[in-house]
Amino acid sequence: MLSKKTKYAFHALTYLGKHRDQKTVLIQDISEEYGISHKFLENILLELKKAGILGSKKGKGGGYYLIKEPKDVPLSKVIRLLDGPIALLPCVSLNYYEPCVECKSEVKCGLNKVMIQVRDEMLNVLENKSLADILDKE
Amino acid sequence: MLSKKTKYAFHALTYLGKHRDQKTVLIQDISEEYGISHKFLENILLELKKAGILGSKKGKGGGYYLIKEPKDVPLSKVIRLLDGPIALLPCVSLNYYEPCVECKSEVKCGLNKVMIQVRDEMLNVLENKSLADILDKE
DNA sequence: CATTTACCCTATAATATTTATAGGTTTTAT
DNA sequence: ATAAAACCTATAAATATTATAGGGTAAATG
Repeated sequence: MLSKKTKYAFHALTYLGKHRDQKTVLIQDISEEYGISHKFLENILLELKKAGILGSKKGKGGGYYLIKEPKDVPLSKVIRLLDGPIALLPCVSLNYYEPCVECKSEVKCGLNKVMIQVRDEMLNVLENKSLADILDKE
Repeated sequence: MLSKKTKYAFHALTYLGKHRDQKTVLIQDISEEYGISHKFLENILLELKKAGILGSKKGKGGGYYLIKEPKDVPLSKVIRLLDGPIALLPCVSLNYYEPCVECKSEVKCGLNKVMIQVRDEMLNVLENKSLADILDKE
């Protein structure tokens, strides 16, 4: 399951995507819409900004806005950013690889091989679905 | 990512699958093979037994054994048993459904709809790959 | 140029979950 | 009887997630 952080990130991105006509959106608007703590959401939006998905403007009249096209924000990017690895095991993660301590030989490990296949099929879905797909269905 | 519990369950099932020629396998044999705490593994094997995947024999000469054919142990079954939902959001889980508290209308939620698609594609993989696939690659 | 607004940043507290341990009970073979 | 090995439940320890706090910095406005 996704963490709340990631789920909230998707909510926020959806809201920002739906309000692309306006220059900026307040944290507060989003936090009220979904009943998310303002401060918790703030941290999430900051991470999305650092990742280059959102832009922001300080001061009066400021707020956040989408910097990317919704189609250029794949689900995989958001999940990796807030939740970490998509792979089911550390030993098959592309972005967060770590060997399994209990594993004598990755090459001989059937679990490793199967999980590589699972990872690739999951990635195929998560890299090809994007914020645009969410917005299309709202 | 899968919990260690689930990963260890797969290791144990793999070991048991590889030793189907012998009547029973000791917890200790498995725990030594993978460096898993005996007691921790014990709990896992018990759960697999209660789920009807393993059988056991008490007392001297006892131990665990696979009760199902490896092809009849889909990855999804093991994951659900030890880790819980496969779906990425509670509101799209088939076996552990819960509404999202922040959601006013599931029917109008684009995130919900996309995550249903993601779930179905993930299930398609995890229900069709089984212990047999792991054993084949060992 | 002072004030207000609103994002920026880091640290820490609270809570929940996962991982691991402990210690006894029951069953079975010899 | 004795030893071996699974069974069962509770709880402790460690880790991760969720949430809060409080000040810092930049921009707009009058």
